[in-house]
Amino acid sequence: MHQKLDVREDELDSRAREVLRAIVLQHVATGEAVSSRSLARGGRFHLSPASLRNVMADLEDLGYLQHPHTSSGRVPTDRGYRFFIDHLMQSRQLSRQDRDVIDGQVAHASELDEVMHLASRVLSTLSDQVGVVFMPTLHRLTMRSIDFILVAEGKVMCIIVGTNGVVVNKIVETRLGFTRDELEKISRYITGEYAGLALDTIRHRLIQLTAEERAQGDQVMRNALALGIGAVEDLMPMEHELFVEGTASILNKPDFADAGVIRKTFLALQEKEKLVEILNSCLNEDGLQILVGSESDFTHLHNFSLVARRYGSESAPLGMVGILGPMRMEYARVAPLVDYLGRALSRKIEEEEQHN
Amino acid sequence: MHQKLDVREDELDSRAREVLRAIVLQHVATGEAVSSRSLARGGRFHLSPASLRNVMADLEDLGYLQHPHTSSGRVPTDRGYRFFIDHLMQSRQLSRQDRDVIDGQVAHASELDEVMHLASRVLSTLSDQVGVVFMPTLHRLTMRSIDFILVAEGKVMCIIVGTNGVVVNKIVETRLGFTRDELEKISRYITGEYAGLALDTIRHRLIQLTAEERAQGDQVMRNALALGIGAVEDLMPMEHELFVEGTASILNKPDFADAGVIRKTFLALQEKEKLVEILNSCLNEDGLQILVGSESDFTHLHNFSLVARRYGSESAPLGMVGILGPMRMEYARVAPLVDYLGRALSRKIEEEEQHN
DNA sequence: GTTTGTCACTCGCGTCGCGGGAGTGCTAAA
DNA sequence: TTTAGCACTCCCGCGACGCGAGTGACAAAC
Repeated sequence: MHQKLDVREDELDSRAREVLRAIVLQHVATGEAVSSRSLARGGRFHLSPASLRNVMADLEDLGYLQHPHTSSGRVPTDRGYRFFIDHLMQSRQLSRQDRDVIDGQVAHASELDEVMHLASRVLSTLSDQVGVVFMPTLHRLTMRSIDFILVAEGKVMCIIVGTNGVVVNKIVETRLGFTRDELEKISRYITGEYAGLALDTIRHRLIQLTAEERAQGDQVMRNALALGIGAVEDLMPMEHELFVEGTASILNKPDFADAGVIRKTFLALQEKEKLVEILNSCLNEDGLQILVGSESDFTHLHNFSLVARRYGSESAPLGMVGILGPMRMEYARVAPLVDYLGRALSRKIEEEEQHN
Repeated sequence: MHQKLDVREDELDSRAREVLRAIVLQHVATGEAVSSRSLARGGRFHLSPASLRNVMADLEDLGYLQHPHTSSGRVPTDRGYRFFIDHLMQSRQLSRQDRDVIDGQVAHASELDEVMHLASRVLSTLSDQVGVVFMPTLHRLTMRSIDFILVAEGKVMCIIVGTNGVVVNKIVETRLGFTRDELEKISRYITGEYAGLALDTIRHRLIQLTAEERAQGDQVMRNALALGIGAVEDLMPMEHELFVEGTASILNKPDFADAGVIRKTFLALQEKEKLVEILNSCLNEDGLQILVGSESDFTHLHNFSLVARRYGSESAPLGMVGILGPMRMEYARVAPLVDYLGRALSRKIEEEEQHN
């Protein structure tokens, strides 16, 4: 589980706050440790390097800064970033251009796979970081309709539309030779009986029914039920789905100059279980969420932050979209991006819901 | 374009051949440059290091070996690998286990996306290299049937089945309010008229027909044609599709200890155009193809080889499957892997074709 | 009391030079 | 034709050195 660091705003006086903000901004911009001199040169403070050093020493004592070596400038700690995000950051407005890109992509998406692909790609390209999109299993998806179409001998395409407009489809193979008409009847039957229920409920009921039918020996009905169960099970994989896009973008960042770091990072990004766990645990909370460095106990993914937001309707969250990047990232730019995409997706889904 | 290096077998006498083989094998196994002493220690040759040095010097003069530094062992050149592959390699038999994995995965696949994903993943995991699967545009796919299904207001799922059993599907959005019955009629009509034709031919004909209908003013027909055109165009994207899987696997290889090399390699793997170009140019040739290092003019992808094979029916190749790895790879293991997968896919596709 | 100038101290980093070791090329002998 | 021996080359790891950037502390100035 993740645990936010708690930082009270009143722990720092206004000058210390300004210094911390300046240090974070500068460090994010340059990637270098920030020295008292370079801060003084910045001109924002009418103070000498020596004075700034005093303030910085205090910030270090309080755990907001650290220095890598005795004689190098200061770098924000996790706590430092957390304070910055909670109390100092001014989110920049998303540019018209970025909004257009997002709106355009969201408008296109209709199938679920497509949605996830597009969303992760958009996040990754617009932020030049790693985009992640998470979708929990579809167990709780409520069905609006189901359709079976014969596409070839032994192959039936199954299309399920959720009440939230989500469309998923898959081909199921079957040795029971259904005709087009039979399939149409089955579609109508299952849709009629089970529309509005969650997929795992439907699966449950179908299995129950099969047991009952077995006693009665109605072969046609049994086949129909078998097909329905197969389809629902195929479309409702046990694993959560996670899309990770744009991993290559981190290669250009100066933070990843070292081969060892690159290796660790890529391997960590590959094993998705941990990521899934974290995103899943964020699913309960509303609004934009930012997890900084150690807060998200990626033991492998060192110095990374996650900026994420839930999407889906208020009542039934569908998943999470987010950006994964080095702690040293431009939160002011990334945060509104994730937020806007999450909102756009949610809005679209809610429209679909009302629509029917 | 790629150009194979030509290496005549008779350019080397049998002893030189044996030495070259031993050097390639040892270098592939260890990753180190091969010295005359280590070869002599190997025991295969009853020769002193000095004698082997003479042979090696000859091989170097002929361009099969090179030395990185004045005082280090020898390493095969592109030419050396080419000779090895053409004349010295003994492909190892694929293990029962590997064959089972491949057969199992191939049996599962039915939708096109799924096939490509599975194939690239199988290649990557079994070889611990980068798996690539390439599919040219679907312009030349011949249609067996087309189906339109209403999934929600304004959303129509279109499913096209090729004569080779390939299934592709996509949701098209439309503002023309079709009913289920209308869609069924349209499906039957287009299938009836155009089954057996290639997608781009169908598109052409539909567009022609639209022009004619416009004169006559039959609104229903025009709508139907518009839907058909939209569907075919959506499913027949202009870009070639390329799946690249397992890029992370190269991180563990000692050849990629350096951060610069990693960066270049990943960036090169990301820009797929070049890869597409090369795979496309291989599409005309039959059987297993191996491109070594500079032969495949990846200018960015240094020291890489491609082992690839066409899949699809004899008459209509569907695409390429292959493995991308450092020149220094176990061709004897990788080659049969690619070959077997290619054959398995082709066999499956031919079965589907005969089936109908 | 806060701010500032100054100075000694620390540490990272790039460079240089120095063996040691591995490997070769060459030559002369078997 | 093979082999032993030897000089030569070059990589690589190691420690020393010096430079530069930055800090901490202290005392003077505001």
